[in-house]
Amino acid sequence: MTEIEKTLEAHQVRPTAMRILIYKYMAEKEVAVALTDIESAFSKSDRSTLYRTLKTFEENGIAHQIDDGTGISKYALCESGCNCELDQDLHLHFHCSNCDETVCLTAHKIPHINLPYGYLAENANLVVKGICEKCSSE
Amino acid sequence: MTEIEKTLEAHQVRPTAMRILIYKYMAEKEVAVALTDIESAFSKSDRSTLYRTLKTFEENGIAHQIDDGTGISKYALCESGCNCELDQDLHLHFHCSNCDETVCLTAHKIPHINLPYGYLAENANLVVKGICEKCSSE
DNA sequence: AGAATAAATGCACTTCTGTTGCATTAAAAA
DNA sequence: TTTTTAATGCAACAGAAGTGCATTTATTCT
Ligand SMILES: [Mn+2]
Ligand SMILES: [Mn+2]
Ligand SMILES: [Zn+2]
Ligand SMILES: [Zn+2]
Repeated sequence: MTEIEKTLEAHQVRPTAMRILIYKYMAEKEVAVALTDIESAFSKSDRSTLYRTLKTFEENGIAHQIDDGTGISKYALCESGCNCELDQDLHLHFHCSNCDETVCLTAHKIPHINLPYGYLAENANLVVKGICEKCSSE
Repeated sequence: MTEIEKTLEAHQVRPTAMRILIYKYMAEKEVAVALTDIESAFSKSDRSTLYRTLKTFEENGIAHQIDDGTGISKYALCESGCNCELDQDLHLHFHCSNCDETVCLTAHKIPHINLPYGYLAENANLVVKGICEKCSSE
């Protein structure tokens, strides 16, 4: 049993062929992926299957959804030990306006925000837009 | 000439009847509005007109678009003297998971974020989700 | 004012993303 | 092996965003 299979099973997700492939695909990419990316990469498979795979990953804490402001949902694998569901791994995301790629900056947590009286924070999303490392060094 | 007409003209936007009505509508609401909200409020007018009005407001610095993570674009009037276009009025937004309303917290600016070497920040979006003042006091 | 010009509006239609119902296939349990 | 459950594929639908073009309304020019 491979590492990936173990990871999936550890999150109560059956390690089907497709799921293993998608997990591998996401692990190899260093950027967040959209459904359309996966669609192009696995054109033989149906969009709904790929869609549901991402949702399954998300619901079981294998990946987290990223709203980078482009209007297109992206997904990235969670780091081992991350607790997205519990809103505890609130790292920020960076979206490059040049290459349109989005990355997790897992080392950069969202700072605590003081809210006006009466407001109760449960979650937060911080997206910084600009030029990514790759694009700025060209 | 009313205050609203003056404001519109100051931003090089012709004060048509529809635009004045929409501006008034947005000014009276204390929360960000979606296109669908305006559609319901002005059912006699066409969606594309309302859509283009919001875009015009946005392009001319009268209103700013808000991505609150719901997947539906919201808009709010800019405060006088705000410079959204220049990415200088980076206040945060609060989205209530109970009443689904989004508000500008214009007094709460987005804190400066240190990025890894090579990353160049141009803009930022911070949305805090939770329970709003109105909902928490019920 | 009246003609010419430009802008705003209304209508219809398209695209894109996300989402779901249901039949079929594959896997797991009994 | 039979029964049961889960995953996949197919075919739609929904909602939001966006656009081309004709028509109406407003502005400019003579
Ligand atoms: Mn992330
Ligand atoms: Mn705002
Ligand atoms: Zn880039
Ligand atoms: Zn609320």
